[in-house]
Amino acid sequence: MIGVQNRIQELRKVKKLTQDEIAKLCNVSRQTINAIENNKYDPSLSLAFDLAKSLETTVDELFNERKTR
Amino acid sequence: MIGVQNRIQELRKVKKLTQDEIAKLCNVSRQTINAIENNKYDPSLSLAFDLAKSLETTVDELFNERKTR
DNA sequence: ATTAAATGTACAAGGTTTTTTACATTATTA
DNA sequence: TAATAATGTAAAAAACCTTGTACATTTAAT
Repeated sequence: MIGVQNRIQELRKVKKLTQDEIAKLCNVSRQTINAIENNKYDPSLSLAFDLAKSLETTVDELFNERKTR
Repeated sequence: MIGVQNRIQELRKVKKLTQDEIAKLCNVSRQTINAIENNKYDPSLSLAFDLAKSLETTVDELFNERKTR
C-alpha cells in the first residue's frame, strides 16, 4: 500500500475514458495509469497535476490523504 | 527546472518556521526541504501533502502548475 | 567583530516511479 | 461463439526522489 489513495478510476469512468486514452493525455504509458489506479505506487507530483487537469479536478480532490508515509 | 513551482518558502516564512523545523514536521531531511524550495526537484506526492498540511494549505495552493514535464 | 543559526551545495548510496516489451485475463461487441 | 478492446501483471532498465555526511556561505544575535 502507498501513502495516497486516489479516485482516478472513478472519475475516468465518468468521462468514459480508457486507461490508454488518459495515458496519452498525460504523456505516460498505459501501465503507469494502471499501476496508479491499482495503488501500486503514487504518481509523481507533476503527473498528479496532469491527471487532475485531464479529469477536470484538483490534486486535492483526486488524491485523498492517508495516514502512512 | 522542474515541472511544478511552489510557494513553500513564502508560506514557511509566514509561519516563522526554519527549513529544519518543517523538515521535522514532514519527517524528511532539511536538504530535501531546501532542494524543493530551490526547485532542484519536485517532492513526492506524499511529501507534497505533508507539506501542505504543515503549512495549513492545499497541494493545489502550494504548487502551481507549470508547462513542462 | 565574533559567534551561532540558518541556508546553500555536493556527492554517493538507496529507494521509488516510469518505461518498454510482452503476455494473460476479463469485458464488450459482432 | 468468436473476435476485439480493455485491463491486469511481470521483470529489467532508466530516471527521479531522498538520505547522510560534510562543508561553505549568508543572516541574525551578542
